[in-house]
Amino acid sequence: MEKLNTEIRQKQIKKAVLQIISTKGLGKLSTRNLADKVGVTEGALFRHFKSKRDIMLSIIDDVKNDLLEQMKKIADSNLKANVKLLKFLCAHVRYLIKNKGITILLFSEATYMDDKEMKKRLFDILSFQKNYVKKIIKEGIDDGLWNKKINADNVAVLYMGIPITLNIELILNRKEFKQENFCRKMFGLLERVLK
Amino acid sequence: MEKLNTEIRQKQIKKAVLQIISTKGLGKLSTRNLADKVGVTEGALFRHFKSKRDIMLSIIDDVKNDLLEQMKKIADSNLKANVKLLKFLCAHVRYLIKNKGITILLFSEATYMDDKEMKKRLFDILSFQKNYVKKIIKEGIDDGLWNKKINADNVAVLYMGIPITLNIELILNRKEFKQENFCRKMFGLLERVLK
DNA sequence: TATTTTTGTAAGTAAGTGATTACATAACTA
DNA sequence: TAGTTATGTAATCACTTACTTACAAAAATA
Repeated sequence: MEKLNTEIRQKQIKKAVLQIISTKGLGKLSTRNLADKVGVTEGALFRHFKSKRDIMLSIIDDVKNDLLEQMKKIADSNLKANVKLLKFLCAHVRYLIKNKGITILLFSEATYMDDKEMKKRLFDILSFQKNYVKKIIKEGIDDGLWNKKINADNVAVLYMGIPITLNIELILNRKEFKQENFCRKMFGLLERVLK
Repeated sequence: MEKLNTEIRQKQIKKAVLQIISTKGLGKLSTRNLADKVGVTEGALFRHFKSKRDIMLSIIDDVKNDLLEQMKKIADSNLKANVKLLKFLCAHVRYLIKNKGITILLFSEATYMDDKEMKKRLFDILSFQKNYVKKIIKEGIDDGLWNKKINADNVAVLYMGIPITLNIELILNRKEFKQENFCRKMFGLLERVLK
């Protein structure tokens, strides 16, 4: 029996979690199945995480770090606001497709468990995203690119609907989703709102 | 022990399901808790539904009948397309708030169980909604109310983001959601897209 | 009113849950 | 190389799950 350090095992465990929930569903994510997937016994799992809930919280933190870091870079870049918003949306969409709607699966878990802390962390992620969008829109308005009368907050709400709807579609109807130019099309509509 | 007919019991059971999942979360929706809530034993539950899954499927059908019927009436009415779309969106939003995000909770259940049939029925509900919106938008275009060049399908996708985002917010952050004029604000943005 | 049908209960079932225990051994350190 | 620590296992914990069974009694029907 090979022995690996906690850091490596934690990564393996979290990877296995994502594999299970995206292939067999959250309902099959038992510590039993998870241990089998990793190739260890259940006891080993609890050597590296203090609880199953802790594993899930750690995954939420990973999403926060990965996705929000990408977004921050784009939002803080020196591009023009319209280019920035398009790039932002496309990066957002790409992440969701690549990760098979992971955020919404985490949402389902939080809802299922009625876990306040998990819900709070997920809400935080959404809030961060929305604020980045708001910032970009305000920049565009200040630069005279977009209409001064539009309310950045409301448009940010409208924006958020795009990735969230995509998420839902990816889960409910994984196969039929046609992604060609999805982000460009949606960006086109957002621009009509902003102009 | 009072004995009620299946029809009445089924309604009681489904009502109890909604109470449990909107107060204690899906994870607490066991047949044990459900029977307690209804005030019968577990055995009685299985007299009126053949399985727990059957109860959930029946609730999905109720949502389909209730919500989609309201929507059909509005979509088929003789109002002008802009009035119609506003009314449609506000009715949609009102239903979700009143039912505390029931649709997304059903989504979580379907995801959790990885239940194909449940997913399909939920996707159907979304598709119906989207098609009603598409129909209204096309009417508005034909009447010269809105721009001929806009793609009704894409706008319908954008529309769907509004109730879905609302749903998510209702679950993640029930208290802080401020609903005053929410549907009017969002309608204002949709009109900018359409004009 | 006598009989059948429907609706209820109490007590189970087998299977699964997250987590813990006592113990073993690989890997690191002095 | 000897001793310590980190990482593993196998077995089991107490508890929950959806669902079933054998039986009782209320309600509907004749």
